[in-house]
Amino acid sequence: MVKRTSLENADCPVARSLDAIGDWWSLMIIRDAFLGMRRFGEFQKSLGLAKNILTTRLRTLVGCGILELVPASDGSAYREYALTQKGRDLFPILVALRQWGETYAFAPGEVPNFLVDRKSGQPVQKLEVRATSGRRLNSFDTEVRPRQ
Amino acid sequence: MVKRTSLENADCPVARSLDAIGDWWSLMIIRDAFLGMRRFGEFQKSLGLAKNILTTRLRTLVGCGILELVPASDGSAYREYALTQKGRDLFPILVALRQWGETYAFAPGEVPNFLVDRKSGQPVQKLEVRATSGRRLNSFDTEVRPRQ
DNA sequence: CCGTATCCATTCCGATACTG
DNA sequence: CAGTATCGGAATGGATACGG
Repeated sequence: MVKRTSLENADCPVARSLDAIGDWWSLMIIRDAFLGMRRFGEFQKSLGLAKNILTTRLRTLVGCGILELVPASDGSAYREYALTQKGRDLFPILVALRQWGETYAFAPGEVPNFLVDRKSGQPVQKLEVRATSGRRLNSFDTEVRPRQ
Repeated sequence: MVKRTSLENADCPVARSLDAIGDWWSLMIIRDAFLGMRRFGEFQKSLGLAKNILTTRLRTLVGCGILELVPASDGSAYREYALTQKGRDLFPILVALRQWGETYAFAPGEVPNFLVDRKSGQPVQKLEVRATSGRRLNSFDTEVRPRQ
């Protein structure tokens, strides 16, 4: 999205993901979308960013297929921004960001808000990277293969 | 890090994480750190960014405890940037970004590079959000509790 | 090799005013 | 309500030159 040294064609999926969503406001908009927000005004009030900036970010997210414009659910003449499947599949990224933040970005006294399973009311499990065998992996256990 | 409408004190862990690492270069540096890079010149050559920008990003990452300066492993007079435990715990975030990118950011013909388990050579499992019971959860199955 | 110091162009962001 | 238009200041990014 942002004009930078071009790595959009890198064969690293991390670089490509970041090219699509790797800026602060985009991720925050997506976070709010996962919280159920769909209207321009909702995002604007929640995030407190300038409307012109919000406009460009929403346009970009729609343009790359993460959000889509749909008729307003309340029957009004307006439209709403809804997560597509591609957008909903960002869920693990948001959860991973959330869990790291819970662990490292809060002082002992502070309490973060919490993501819970609606059914049980329990917090979700900590995300873990696993081998096909189920064995837990940390970064040292893995490596990147050029492109098979 | 970046000067923006201040949400660093939000009680949302996602916002706080993004405040620390929510920009393109920082995540790319961290990606390279997971690939084993430790030297200023390595990052600079890999990412192709201006040295002054790299300097500020590295300083920030050291400042927030994700990287730390350690004596050079080759015995030279220089120092290297190593991931701390706090930094290594970003691993699931990088894996989540990678897996989303693999799925959505490559055209049918293109092949991304691949993260594999060193031991088996097999790709790592797809990250999944699960309840304490082990049940798979998507975003609709979850909600955010204000701060219990 | 590992930065620091400048300079300049571009972009980002916030604020405000305006429109259908 | 949901944007668009414009403006100015700040930060970012690239390039280059310089120093320990």
